[in-house]
Amino acid sequence: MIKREFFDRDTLEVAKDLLGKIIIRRDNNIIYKARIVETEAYMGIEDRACQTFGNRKTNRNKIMYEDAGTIYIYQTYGIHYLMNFITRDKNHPEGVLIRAIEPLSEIDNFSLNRFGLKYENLSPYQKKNLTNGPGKITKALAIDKKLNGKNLFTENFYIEDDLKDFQIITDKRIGIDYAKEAKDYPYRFYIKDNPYVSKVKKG
DNA sequence: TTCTAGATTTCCT
DNA sequence: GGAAATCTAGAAC
Repeated sequence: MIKREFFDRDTLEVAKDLLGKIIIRRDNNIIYKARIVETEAYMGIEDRACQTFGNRKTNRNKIMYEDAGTIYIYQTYGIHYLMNFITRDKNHPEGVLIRAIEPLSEIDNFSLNRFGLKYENLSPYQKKNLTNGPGKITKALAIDKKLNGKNLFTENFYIEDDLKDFQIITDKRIGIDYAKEAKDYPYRFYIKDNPYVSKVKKG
């Protein structure tokens, strides 16, 4: 199990170091294991794309002001849940958005949550889009706001070390065109050539 | 393979 | 009221 100290570091470092690691989640007697293949860093009070820009604190984002290793779940566009891991201390409301995962345990559990079908019955389009986006992974892992504010140090939800032998691609974040100067910050990281990454840089 | 509209909670950035 | 750290179905090409 990865310890709290791992998350109490520079948020960009945590975002990069989370790549390749494994999420272990237990829910309803199902064990999910999935490799983190894409992340984004949200750099707190100085990052216009971050919910805590300018030290804003609301009922929704208050979890970002918790300790390193807290799980922050929030809903966007009224329907999709997004999962973040909080980094650093209470004075630094920063975190890492998990954007894409690669299923490692029984893949039917993921596809049933997503589409209500076994993996073998998915269309090619559905297989390609199983867990390659932040709203999709929460659906696939059956994650909702019940996990908001929990931490990453229980038997039911924790992170394990794993692969390190891969190349990291750095790119701009996705879906934050409103964020003026912050929209082009190179705060997105993903594993090169992994098929589960949501959006690959051209060239 | 690309586009569009629509889903609908939380906060006004 | 309007937009958001998004995704889907259905249409068009």
